[in-house]
Amino acid sequence: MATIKDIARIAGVSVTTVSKVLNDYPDISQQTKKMVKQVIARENYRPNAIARSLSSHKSHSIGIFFTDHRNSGLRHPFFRDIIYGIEKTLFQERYDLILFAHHWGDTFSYAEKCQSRQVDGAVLMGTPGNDPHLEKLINSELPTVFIDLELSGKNTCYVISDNVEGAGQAVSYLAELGHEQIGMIMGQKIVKPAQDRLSGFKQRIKELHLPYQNEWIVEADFSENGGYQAMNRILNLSGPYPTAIFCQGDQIAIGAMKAIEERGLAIPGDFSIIGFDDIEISSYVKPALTTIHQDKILMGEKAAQLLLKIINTGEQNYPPVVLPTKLKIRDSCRRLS
Amino acid sequence: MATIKDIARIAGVSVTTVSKVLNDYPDISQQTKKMVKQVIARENYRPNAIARSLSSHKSHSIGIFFTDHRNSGLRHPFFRDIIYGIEKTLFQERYDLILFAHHWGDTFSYAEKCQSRQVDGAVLMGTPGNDPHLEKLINSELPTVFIDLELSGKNTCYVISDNVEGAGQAVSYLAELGHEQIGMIMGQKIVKPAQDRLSGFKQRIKELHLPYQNEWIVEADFSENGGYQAMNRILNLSGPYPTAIFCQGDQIAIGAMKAIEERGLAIPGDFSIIGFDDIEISSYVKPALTTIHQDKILMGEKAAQLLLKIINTGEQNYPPVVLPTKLKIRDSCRRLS
DNA sequence: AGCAGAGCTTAAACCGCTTTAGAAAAAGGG
DNA sequence: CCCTTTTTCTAAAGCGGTTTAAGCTCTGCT
Repeated sequence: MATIKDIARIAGVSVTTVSKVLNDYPDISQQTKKMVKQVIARENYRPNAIARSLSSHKSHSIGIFFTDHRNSGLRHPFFRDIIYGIEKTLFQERYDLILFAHHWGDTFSYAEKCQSRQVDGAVLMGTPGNDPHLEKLINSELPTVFIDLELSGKNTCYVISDNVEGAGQAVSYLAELGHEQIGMIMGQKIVKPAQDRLSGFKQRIKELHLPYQNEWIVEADFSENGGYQAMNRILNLSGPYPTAIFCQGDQIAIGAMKAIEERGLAIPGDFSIIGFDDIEISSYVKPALTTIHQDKILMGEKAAQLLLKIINTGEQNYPPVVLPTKLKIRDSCRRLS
Repeated sequence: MATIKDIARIAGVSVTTVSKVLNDYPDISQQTKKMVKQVIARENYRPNAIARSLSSHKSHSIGIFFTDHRNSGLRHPFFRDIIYGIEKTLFQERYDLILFAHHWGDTFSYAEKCQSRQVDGAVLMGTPGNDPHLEKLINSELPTVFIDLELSGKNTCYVISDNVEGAGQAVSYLAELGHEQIGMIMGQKIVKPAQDRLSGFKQRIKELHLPYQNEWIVEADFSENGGYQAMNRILNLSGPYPTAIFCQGDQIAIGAMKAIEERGLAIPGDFSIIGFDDIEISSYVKPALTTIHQDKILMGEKAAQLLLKIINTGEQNYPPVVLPTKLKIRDSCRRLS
């Protein structure tokens, strides 16, 4: 592999000159630039990115951390769309992505890993807000974008869906269909989106003067099994059933649907189910799941764009990006006559 | 951030000694090692990975390329499981993953990108066999593992599912159920798995002395839409229909099912459908899709293990890893009475 | 005592590039 | 034609590690 020295020698100029040609410095004549570029092309020379990073403290790469509670990482139906969006945007700018090996309880902090690989910025998702490593990262100068985590610091920003409004949309839709008794299955309360969807739900219920019953709200986690268990708890209730259930995630909804079917009950005949997220399988299940759509790819794109902006402008404060959600009507909710 | 110099100064030894402690050289006394390690811990020092790579020509990172024809990259239901398997295995060994920005027609070759970032090895998937950049990679010394691409070279190996046998399993199962007229919808003929599934199909048909009809085999691509179109072509056939269709991919199968339903026909009543891959949605569609299961996570794990072996042993020839497939019976095939 | 060899430590070169400070060459001004 | 500016180019010092070759200090042996 040719090095910058070889090019310099062949072109008959100094190493500095070649470097300046590579980085498009203004103090090299057009003539020299052209000549050196020809040599570079002829020799098929590629500058060594590692050496470049070492001296420039830039790597043209972005670090990605996706800590998932259930350790499903990349397989998470939600994350993969986000990463796709990030990848798409960053690849256009020729950034490479570094997927960091990160386990819960790791001794290396996010910041240290980023520093070590000299990444220009980082995206974190699925990170629980109580992660002790988070503080170090926020206090570092490293441009960082969080997804689904409302954390701000210097050179730091976040993108999130409008979970409050999304939950409201679900309630409003169900109310329009004539439902008054609406239950909810929640995700883990620790994570911000779960809290927001809860408050959006409560708020809209109140606004519409719908009855509110505490036992119709059950906590689960964001998984199929969680939804299944939770729905069974609702079905075991003695009092009157809610006629509709708002599930804080599609996986929850799918689990709930399974529980309902197992009891020989029908969807949407006996229960109307509405989910949140709009993951891929939601449109394949029968009945197809009505849900609140989050534009996950867009979230990834926005995160990447935001990160690039922070990296390139070095401004201090960026407003967080809050993306609208959208009701996606399919077949799992019925009009109450 | 502390550097190795700082540590050396504080510990009162030379930079060399610190470096040797870090890399566990045998010619440092236990006493010195212990002392230096204490300083390292106290100062919370982390060696700079970039500087390390530059001088050692190793980066403790693996490059990943996933070129997808349809540009869906990470979102591809197949790839994400594979990457998950890779990630899982490599993270245990503390390797970081570099997702390379790679577009079709890119001027940078795979080999150049790897060299540039000094990765210790690479995994390629979804790469078409006719990619002009492939040759350079094979001829380079870089340890590489291909997935679904039977390419061998120095320091190179591949992992693939037993597609021939898998297709055979599908045919045998349908035959057992009493089907004699079996059609097939293919993926793109260029890709190796499609060819293998075709030959496995033909072979088993012959072995079982089943009738073989050319027009029951239609080519599509590995997508839902491809399957949909192809199935419609079959449905438009004048002659007698096949009673069962082997789809070379689950996405194809799902598209085919859609076409069948649109005609008011039933699955498995009018057509038995069997897929290949066993992607996530296959168990959620109605009727749930019977399919040939590929262990995608295992493929990823095997690929990673293989790569680590190549990197660590430097042997020359490794036998390719061929993983068995497994029939996964669900509800889309019926017994012919 | 003299010397070889083992054990431990270090100086210095190097990896391939960026960047600063300054030199040389060209251009302009009087 | 000499002096100042401007333009263009370069030497050399990093960046933060690894590695080679050599040096120093002990032992142990004759």
